[in-house]
Amino acid sequence: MAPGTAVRPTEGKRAGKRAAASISLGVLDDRLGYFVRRLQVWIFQDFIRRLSRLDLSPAQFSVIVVIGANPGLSQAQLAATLGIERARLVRLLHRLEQRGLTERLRSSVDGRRHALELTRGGEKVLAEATRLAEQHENGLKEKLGAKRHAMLLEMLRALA
Amino acid sequence: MAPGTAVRPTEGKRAGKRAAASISLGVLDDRLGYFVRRLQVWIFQDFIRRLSRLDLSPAQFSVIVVIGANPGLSQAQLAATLGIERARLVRLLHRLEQRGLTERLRSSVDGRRHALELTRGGEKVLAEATRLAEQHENGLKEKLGAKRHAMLLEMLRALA
DNA sequence: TATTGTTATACTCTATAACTATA
DNA sequence: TATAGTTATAGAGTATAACAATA
Repeated sequence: MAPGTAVRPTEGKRAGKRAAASISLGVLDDRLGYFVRRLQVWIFQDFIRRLSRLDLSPAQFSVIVVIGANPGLSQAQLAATLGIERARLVRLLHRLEQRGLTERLRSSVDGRRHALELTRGGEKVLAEATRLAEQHENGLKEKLGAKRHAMLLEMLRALA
Repeated sequence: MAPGTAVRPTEGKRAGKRAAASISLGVLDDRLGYFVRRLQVWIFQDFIRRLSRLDLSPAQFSVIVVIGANPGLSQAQLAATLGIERARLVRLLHRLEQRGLTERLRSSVDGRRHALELTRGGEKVLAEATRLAEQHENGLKEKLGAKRHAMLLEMLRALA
């Protein structure tokens, strides 16, 4: 399931001297971080593949989702919500603005802030991306089993 | 728990025009990938902090763990086991070799392969790193609760 | 003084492609 | 021809620091 896992090293067709049955993970086998990382990489790769038509990364998707759900919020608020650096958000917004999906309006209350909005085009892309992301999520449910998927989501949401 | 989550945006001390109670995650709130990513980032940050004395990244740790558990394995085997690119492994091993933790020996069976080994110093660092990683894992258990930690580990291991 | 958005820097990670030497 | 290790490149992500405008 995790990337590369299915592809076991060939081990030499003639069974090398060592004849290692299979590579051991050592103590990694008891490390939650290792498996969380593997699952995260797998999920992101699947997500990127599913949304390739829209050319939207998971990070870009999360940005337009949160702007769509909270129109007018500031960059600092958005960055804090997603847990990314303000500096990184600047470049993400540059790209999204170049593509005509988002816009930064002057805040009427605070001259330092930008009020973030989706354009009409941004809303359309968000709608389509949400549809594709739902297919991705359904694929996950099939792969993990609906019960495990729900348990995982509930457990992880409680931690955030 | 996830990075930045604890730090809610200030929202303006005088409660801005919008008076947004709290920022909504929109559909992200039902996305497993979003929460898996947040947890993974949090775990890695904690891991890096705990092992800062040894200056070992999660990736470097995983490399010396697997070499230690499978001495003599090849780079292709190691890369496939960890799900990373062979090209990236080359640079990881350069760094570890510079620090005197690992070595690449000629394989006696196949002139193309390197047999990877830990040096004496590498074994010492691995032992100490494993000790610190165990503290990191115990911290996780406290934070998630031992029961949830065990369930998560079991579920994720089954997927890998 | 503190905050918002911005620029700049450096390092890591990811994804490729191409090269060499061995098989 | 195929594989193992290597080099090179480009694009993201991460972590900082510093700056101008505004509060």
